[in-house]
Amino acid sequence: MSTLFDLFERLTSLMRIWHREHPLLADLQPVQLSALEYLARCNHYSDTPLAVTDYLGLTKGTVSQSLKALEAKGLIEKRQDQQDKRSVHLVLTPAARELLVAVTPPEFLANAAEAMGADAEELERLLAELLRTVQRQVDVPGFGLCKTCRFHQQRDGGPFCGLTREPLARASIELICREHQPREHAA
Amino acid sequence: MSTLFDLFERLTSLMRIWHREHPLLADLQPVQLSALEYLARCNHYSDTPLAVTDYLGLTKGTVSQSLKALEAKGLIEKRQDQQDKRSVHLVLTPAARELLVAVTPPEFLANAAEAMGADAEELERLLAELLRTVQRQVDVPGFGLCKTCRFHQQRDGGPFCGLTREPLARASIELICREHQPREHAA
DNA sequence: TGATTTAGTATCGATTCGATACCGCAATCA
DNA sequence: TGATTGCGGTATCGAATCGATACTAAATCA
Repeated sequence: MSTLFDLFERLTSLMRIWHREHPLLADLQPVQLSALEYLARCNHYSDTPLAVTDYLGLTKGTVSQSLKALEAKGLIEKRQDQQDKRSVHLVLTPAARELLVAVTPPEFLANAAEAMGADAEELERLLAELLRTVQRQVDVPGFGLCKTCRFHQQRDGGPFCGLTREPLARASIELICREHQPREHAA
Repeated sequence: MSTLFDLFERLTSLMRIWHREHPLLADLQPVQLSALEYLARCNHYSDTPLAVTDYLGLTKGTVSQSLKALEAKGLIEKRQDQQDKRSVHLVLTPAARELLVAVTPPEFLANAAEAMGADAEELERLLAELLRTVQRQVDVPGFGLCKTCRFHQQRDGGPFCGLTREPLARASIELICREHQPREHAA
């Protein structure tokens, strides 16, 4: 049964058409938008070129080029890590955040989800479960939400990461983490 | 709520990783595989360079290049249309069909769907409904299955296309048609 | 200290992709 | 019939992606 795969293929084409026709995305490559989208939703452990590389499934050389292009367009800035001076943190500029707000999620998707009502929520739930299932079976980088992680804890009345042994900002538990590992008995 | 979009983004990355790591796909670009996948599932009205162009959402020049590459690799052949001598029909070689059988659907997807059981079927149903909803709202090329088309009819005990006024091979009603238009009261 | 690993960059060649121009055939109309 | 227009497809150019390789610099480890 190859239908699920075919549906994704078709959806990918629709995304490509949407991207091409969107006036605000004219001078932005699809991969560049994906990188921005990721950076807008990842935590402070996961905003480095290497994390983007693992997330997008490309090589670090390729990603380095795309990030350079984004920097030239004034959409991201690079900040050297103070602990590890080899490392770089990528931060979105206000222009990038405005762009993302204006552009995502794609209107055609939002409208269709609206029209589907409760079915859209069910679709979202099942799709998330598909991703979790894949991640449990295959060795792919985790990249899940902090609050759903095995290492996510409560300590002193606030969120705490059991891996890095650090307290976390309350807002950051909704963000994507590259170190994410699912709990054993996931729902 | 941008979650649905985010899920598709993540899934796209997983597809890219899968493609990169698959030994049989080493010398095949993602777009080239998409074109093969489409050509394997489209009917005889829809196997031309222009149809591939519309399906993938690219320009005809770009697609012409990719098709040239596929031809050079011995995966497709071009046959001039007898009625309209400007037009070309693309046919997969046996090598291409073997490749598709070996490669699609991706193992990681099939395994995850297997593990999800009935939920996978529900996901498939909802995803198909999402696509139908999008196509009803936005002006995108149809590309649906022949048998679900407004013009699909029965005549003299066999399938018949009400648009081209031609009888159809029984097997072809399961194929993708570029002229597809959904019925008014779709399920 | 010296060797190895890691984060990131630079460069090269192959490919994609869009834009433009072009060719050949088809269709329309005078 | 003949000319114009339009369509399917290709060729070519330049910008960008992408992978592979080589490289720098910082961290880690023996």
